[in-house]
Amino acid sequence: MATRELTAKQRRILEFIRQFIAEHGYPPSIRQIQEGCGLSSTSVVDYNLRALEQMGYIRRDREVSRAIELLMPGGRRRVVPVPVVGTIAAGRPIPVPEEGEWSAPWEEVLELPEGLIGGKEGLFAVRVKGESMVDALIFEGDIVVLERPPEVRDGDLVAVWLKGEGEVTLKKIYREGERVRLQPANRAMEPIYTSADNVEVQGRVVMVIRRPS
Amino acid sequence: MATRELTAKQRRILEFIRQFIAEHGYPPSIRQIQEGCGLSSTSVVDYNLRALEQMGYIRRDREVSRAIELLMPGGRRRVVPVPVVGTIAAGRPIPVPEEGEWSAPWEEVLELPEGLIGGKEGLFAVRVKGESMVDALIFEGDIVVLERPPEVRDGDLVAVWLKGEGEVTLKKIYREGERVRLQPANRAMEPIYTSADNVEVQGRVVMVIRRPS
DNA sequence: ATCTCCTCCGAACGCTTGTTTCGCAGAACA
DNA sequence: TGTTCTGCGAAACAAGCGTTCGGAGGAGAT
Repeated sequence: MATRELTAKQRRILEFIRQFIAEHGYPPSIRQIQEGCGLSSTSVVDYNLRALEQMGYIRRDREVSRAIELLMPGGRRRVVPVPVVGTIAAGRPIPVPEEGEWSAPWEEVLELPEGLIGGKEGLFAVRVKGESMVDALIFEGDIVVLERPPEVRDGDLVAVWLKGEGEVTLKKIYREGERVRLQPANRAMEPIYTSADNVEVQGRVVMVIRRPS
Repeated sequence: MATRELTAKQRRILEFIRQFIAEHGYPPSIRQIQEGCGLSSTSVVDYNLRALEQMGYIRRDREVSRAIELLMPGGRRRVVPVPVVGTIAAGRPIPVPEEGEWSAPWEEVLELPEGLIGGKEGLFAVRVKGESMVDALIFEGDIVVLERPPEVRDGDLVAVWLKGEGEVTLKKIYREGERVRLQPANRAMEPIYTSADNVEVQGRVVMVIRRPS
């Protein structure tokens, strides 16, 4: 019985649960599944839910109402909220949010699957304004997801605030003794050299998201 | 009473609900909130939940157990499952999934917030293999999110399968009478002209996601 | 045919859960 | 001082809910 094909009834139940959660924000009760799928008894639902649980499609807590957790697409997944804290432009620093700061409930928030970002926490995102990041292959309108600098290693793509120039830019960073080499991701372009005190790493790039205009 | 500050107790309840959902996959009961927050009575929970509901932090369905839906970051959000169906390379077509096809439960799945993709459904994604998409400003390792061609308009960035050449590419499409102009997003590059029967539009690009190596 | 396993049905049991009621205490206010 | 409002506490109610049990029908094996 370990891993068998889903019956039509089981597929229907699964789809009903998925849709119910999407609509209500909480899982259905057994009797709601019964009615929603046109089944004749709650015991049929229970029977098939046990099968689904054993096959790994759902997770259930016994003796608890609505304790059904979908483990598949459309169900609940480990998703990390990523607040979009503002825009990034050449002429001003990134508005890095404070650690543990609660976003207001209506602030724009991305949610990204844990797997995509390696389970990192404390991420935030900015929209790119202007064409100042083209040398990092990042363009107007892109969304850049950053993490607070945990540890900056040579070769990391980071957002740096150049104090002297009053400018923020995305570059690969290499520390070379007293000075810092900022290398554009675009290999055709020349690196920038500056002193270590002049650079403030505001975040490490975790992801770039683009929507075509 | 309309919009006031959250009391410490309300903040605690909210945080408990958030954490409970993250842990269990379904909302807590009133009595679980009571115990989890060290409150003395269920009526206190009910009292504060009503306040939270009126302030717009949660949504409740009356007379239904565990019918609490978080409306803020960390809670449930409208998220669309996007299966990653394979890789896209120059030399072969994209494995476009059939409409309504259920992904296997262990297939890799992105989840993207509704707002980011305009509520589109039936999306799928592919990983980019090779450097064949550079003229669309898309690079090795990027993830391209596509929608099934609902209606292709001139200027759309689409994935096209060139039957004659046996090749897939990402270009902006313009129909010019009998022939089709495929324009690279990179303006410095030259367009391709071909006949309408030679192109098969496999998807429209909705989003590009990049993780720096 | 007999047995076993799978799937389903109907009903009942008992706990869980949201709701309600009544009451109390303190603060704000006139 | 009396009134009102807020926030809290204890208990009870009724409906919702997951579970369980006996049994039926069918398919396949022996």
